[in-house]
Amino acid sequence: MPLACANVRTSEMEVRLPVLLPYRLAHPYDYVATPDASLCPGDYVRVPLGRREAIGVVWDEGKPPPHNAGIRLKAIVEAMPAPRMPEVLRRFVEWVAAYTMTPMGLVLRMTMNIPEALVAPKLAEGLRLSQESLAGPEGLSPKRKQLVDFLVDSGNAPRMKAALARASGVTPAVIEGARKAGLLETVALPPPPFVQPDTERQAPELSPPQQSAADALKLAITEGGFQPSLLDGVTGSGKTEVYFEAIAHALRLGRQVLVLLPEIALGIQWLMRFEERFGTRPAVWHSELGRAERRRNWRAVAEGEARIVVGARSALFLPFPELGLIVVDEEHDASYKQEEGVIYQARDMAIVRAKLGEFPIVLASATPSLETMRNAEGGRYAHLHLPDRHAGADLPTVRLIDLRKDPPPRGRWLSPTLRAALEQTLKAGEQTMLFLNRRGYAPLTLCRNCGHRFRCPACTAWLVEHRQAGHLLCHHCGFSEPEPAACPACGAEGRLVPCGPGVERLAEEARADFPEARIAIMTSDTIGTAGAAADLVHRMQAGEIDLLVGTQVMAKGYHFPKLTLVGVVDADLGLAGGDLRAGERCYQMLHQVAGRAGREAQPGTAYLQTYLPETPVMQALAQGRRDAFLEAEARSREAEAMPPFGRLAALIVSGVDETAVARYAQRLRQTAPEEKAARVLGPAPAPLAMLRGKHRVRLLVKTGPDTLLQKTLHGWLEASPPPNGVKLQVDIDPYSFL
DNA sequence: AGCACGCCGACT
DNA sequence: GTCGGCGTGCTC
Repeated sequence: MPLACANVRTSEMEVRLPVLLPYRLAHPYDYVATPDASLCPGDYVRVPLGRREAIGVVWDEGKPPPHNAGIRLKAIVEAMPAPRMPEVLRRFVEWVAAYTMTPMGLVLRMTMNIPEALVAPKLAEGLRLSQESLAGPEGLSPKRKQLVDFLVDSGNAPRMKAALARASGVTPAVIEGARKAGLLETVALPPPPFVQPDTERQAPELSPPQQSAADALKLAITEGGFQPSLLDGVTGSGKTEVYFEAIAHALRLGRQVLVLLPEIALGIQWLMRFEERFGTRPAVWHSELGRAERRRNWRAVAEGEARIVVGARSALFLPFPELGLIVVDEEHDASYKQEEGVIYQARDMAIVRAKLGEFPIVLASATPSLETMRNAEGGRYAHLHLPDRHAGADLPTVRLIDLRKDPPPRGRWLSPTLRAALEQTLKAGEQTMLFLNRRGYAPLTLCRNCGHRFRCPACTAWLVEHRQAGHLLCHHCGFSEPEPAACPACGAEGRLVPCGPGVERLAEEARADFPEARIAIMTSDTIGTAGAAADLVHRMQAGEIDLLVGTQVMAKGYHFPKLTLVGVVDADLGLAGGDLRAGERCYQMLHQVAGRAGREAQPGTAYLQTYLPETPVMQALAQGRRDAFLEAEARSREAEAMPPFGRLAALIVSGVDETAVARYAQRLRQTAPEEKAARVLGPAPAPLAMLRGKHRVRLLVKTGPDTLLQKTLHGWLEASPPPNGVKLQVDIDPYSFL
């Protein structure tokens, strides 16, 4: 039951309370509270909505009921038995809604989309001996006797039926029979408590730079208050150990801690490291979590039982009552940008969350984003360097292979140099990784007879041949059709040819060249389940794989001691397309991939196959000059007043009717406010001009760094709403320009 | 999110 | 002539 609070007079008068509901609503709705209900801001309440009921949150303090009875207000039905939503989280919801220009209710939904968590948790049923049978009943069947003896010996602790069956060695049917016969009674079983992390367990030996970074973070935590830090160190420099010490310190001081990771796929190894340090696993939070665990973890966070949570970006919206530290690992990672529904940058919002909560935040990366780097250099973030690679391992040597001078044979993808290096590595009994960011066998299939190309019926995209699965697949909408034998356009048989490489085709080439080598493919297709991913990682670590061919999923945080050679088949892939951050992302990705090589005693080498060896990105990678590259990037962005030197918003207009979409986009362009600091670019067809059957057009709004971008947009878009059948999406600080 | 209202195809 | 498809709109 919620406690009474001062803001609401609970006797005499009725009060009007604003309640925010988790739907597409910009503002809370007003309800009246029954006089004896003591409701406070943050309470979850059930309210009537239309002709049904909904659960929302009391958003602010009560006001007197309206005198001008314009609308008759409905009454709050009841308060939900859940801890109230912390004030900071409510302010955070408002902030995110205003910043991303999303209706507040939709942001609220991200914090409470597990309705089961709001009702009283249903307790599991445990079974134990009933009072009368404790005395030791006579004349039991052998199986029942076995069961009774077991329970007596184990102190009659209640257990769930299946667990009791396993432990006592009788079948569930025997237990059921004993229960019906009155030998057993049912009791509510409280959920097993979270094992709390042991902060004093096995603190590692830190190198002097690690120690001073850890000390700086601990000091910030002790002092409290908003203090962002960039933990900047190459792969293998021991960033994780450093922030683990910060976490331990925050936990000791009784604060809750949140660690954000880009994708939970990298969780297996991370969780094991955490367990080694703290003796238990943290609560996890990500989109694939099952219902039960979701409910349990949400509640454990809300009740303060879960002290540490590791999660994907959505964990930022959990109702922590005592959050006192956030760590954003791999802060540069583009997957922090949520691109659907509520569009937000989790790393940026984490900064806001820390600011509102007045506590420190740690951004960790080997390749910090330009934005973060600039904040660190400008003194807004503390900049903590970890210069040395840990445990004596050297950074891999990065070599560029100029594909113009050293091309692979026709129809093949490995240049002679890379092929020779691969051969040598195999001979030495060491492991190799070939990186190609293209799933499937070939990205395009065409008919040699008539020139027909297989394209997705709903998107502007080719269908990708997946030979192992035997179908053609659209990577954007999931459309798939069986691999055809004949050309659907001209009917010619056996004239279909794959164009370009995918990982499957690359593996095929390697198999042909090195039939003895043990080769595995690692993509989101082959590690669909956590078990499959763990299995592949395990086989790689056990040395059961000589060559791993894969996409970017393989670049994430794995540690393979015997890996000494990394080959990047198409280093230029990320540079195509006019994306603002293409160069930066390409650098980050390739740096991370190259960093997989030689993490222990043996030195590693990374080969990058490129047609553009003279570009700043490739030169920076070859020479290991990260900061010079970022500096050059910063200068070019500054020249164009692009972020972080200016602000950007994308307006995406989409709809089935192409002309209606184009017409509305034109209208937006024409009604654009004439502000000196704001410029509107476009409309241009979005790079995926058609996606899932909808046409898409994009406008870019560019303003100076100090303008109120949202305010400008708000007035403008309010005055020009989209017509029926056309959708307008606003993306503040767009990443993908797709 | 639900659950209305509201305009165009196959049924008694 | 009705039943019903789900597209847009409203819920204090």
